Amino acid sequence: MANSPSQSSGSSHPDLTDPHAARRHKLEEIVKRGIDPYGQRFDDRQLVKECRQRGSEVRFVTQAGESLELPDMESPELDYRQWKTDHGPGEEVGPTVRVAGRIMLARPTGKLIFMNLRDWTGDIQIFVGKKQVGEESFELAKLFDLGDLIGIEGRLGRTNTGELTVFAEKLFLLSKMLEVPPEKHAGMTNADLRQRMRYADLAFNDGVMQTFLDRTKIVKSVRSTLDERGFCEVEGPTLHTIPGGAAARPFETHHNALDMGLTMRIALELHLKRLMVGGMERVYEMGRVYRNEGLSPRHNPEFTMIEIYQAYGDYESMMELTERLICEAIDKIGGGYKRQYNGQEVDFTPPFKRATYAELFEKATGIDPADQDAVMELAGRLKIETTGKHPDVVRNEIFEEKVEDSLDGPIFVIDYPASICPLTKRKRDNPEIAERFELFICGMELANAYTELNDPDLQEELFQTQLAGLDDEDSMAKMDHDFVRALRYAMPPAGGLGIGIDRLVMVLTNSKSIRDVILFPILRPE
RNA sequence: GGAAGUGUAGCUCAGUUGGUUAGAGCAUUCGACUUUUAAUCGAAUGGCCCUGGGUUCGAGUCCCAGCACUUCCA
Repeated sequence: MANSPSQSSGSSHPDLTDPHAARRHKLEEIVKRGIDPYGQRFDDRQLVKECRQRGSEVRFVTQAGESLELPDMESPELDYRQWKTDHGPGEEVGPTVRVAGRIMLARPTGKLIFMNLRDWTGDIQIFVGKKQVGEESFELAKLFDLGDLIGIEGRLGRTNTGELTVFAEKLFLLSKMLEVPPEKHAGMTNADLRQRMRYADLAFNDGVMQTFLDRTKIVKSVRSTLDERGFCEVEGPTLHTIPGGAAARPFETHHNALDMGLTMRIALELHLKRLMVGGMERVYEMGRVYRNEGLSPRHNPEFTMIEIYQAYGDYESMMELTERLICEAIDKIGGGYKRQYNGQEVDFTPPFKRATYAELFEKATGIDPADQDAVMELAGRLKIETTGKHPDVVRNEIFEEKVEDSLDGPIFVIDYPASICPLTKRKRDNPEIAERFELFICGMELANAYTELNDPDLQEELFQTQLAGLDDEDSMAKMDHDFVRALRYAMPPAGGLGIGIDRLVMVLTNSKSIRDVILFPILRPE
């Protein structure tokens, strides 16, 4: 990759057709002129977005001194050139602005240069005319390359085609780019390169910045929705002595001074529940968790989860909250409740659909999920390994295979078989059914919620059976005695909710891969 | 872990049945141009065809192994 020849700057015969060498050469030329190619602070600047808003201040001043309002530039019938001949002679006069950003495109036509300048709020055209900026500045402008960061002071106006443009009066080089930008239409398409060089991806590929700005808005929105409802954000430990709260393989690490093994957290749950015992009645944490497992378009080893606990609530309360969290986030990023994801329409208009695990199972397979013989027989036909497995586990594998992928959603799958939900309270009228829901969108599990189990003795028992059922590979799972002791101090009945933030961002920004919504996903070393 | 695909200029991609000196667009350099907008026109420069082995008179192309990435599956 970009192994610039980095011709030692003094090299007497640089090959100027080599793009890297050409940039180095221009850098030297700039330095020779006594200009710092890495610039200085640039005060009083306006964002491109602000300049666009001030575009309405541009007026057409005739030679007679008459100040006319410009015609509607959006109008398709408008021939601005003609309009000017009809109303002229005269010229556009607008406010003076200072903008700074990256040169994305340049169209030199002899003694003038058009450039497209981009800051993180948008693009705006710059006009640099030799006569207008003077010989010296124009020579400097010719030393600018695509990708350079520059500052421009000039008046807002319109070109003959009506395009809002900053007519440069002063030019500032703020930082010279020594690497070569990607191809200007296709951009950088190699997924590996895009992630490895996220800076270039953000700077040059359309839509990338917007996705990550939307991510920030979604995260902020989730926090404010919860804060408004009296939830309290906390920060639990990321280094755990006992990995718990989920079934996943942890990353292991070591504390030198204590000479003690530690694992990175795989979930937030157990510490948040301890806080509920302590009296934090509405508590949440949004943060990174780490799972030492395979990669896929939906899995990165570190990802962002939010877990939310509400004392004296149950999974019904969490369903309503889930809808609020998602809908308010959509309100913040805009685009409406009917959205596109992977080419299909997803309608987030609340309330979301709800269906029980059993009815979805029966609809997809034609088999009563309670009929164990039929379930095992179907598993055989689907070539699902059944030996040594509990029928409920087998049934769940069928569910995952036959039902989950087809859940376009958003849909709450509710009331799971109790046997696959050890940390969940059972329904009062049916101990076989656990009060749990999962939210599915486009076949992807986005949220998971329970009416939390708060019976310490039952919790301990379930821990034991869970541990007994694990094979050697997973035997690093350990009984969390302190957690059970905490429950003995009495945890209120509560609803608990977990949402995969990365997946939520994927769905709301129409991103196919989790790696498109994580700034720096894990990569092999270069 | 399994299957399929991809790897060629700084970037995006062609490259026929194995056949002479590996092509295009963008970018870069030089020339023309003061209202362009993927600016245009003319010219030039730019290659470890992922790596290693093999088949062949001859390999970017076929075979084997490896590496990396992508997609699907587990």
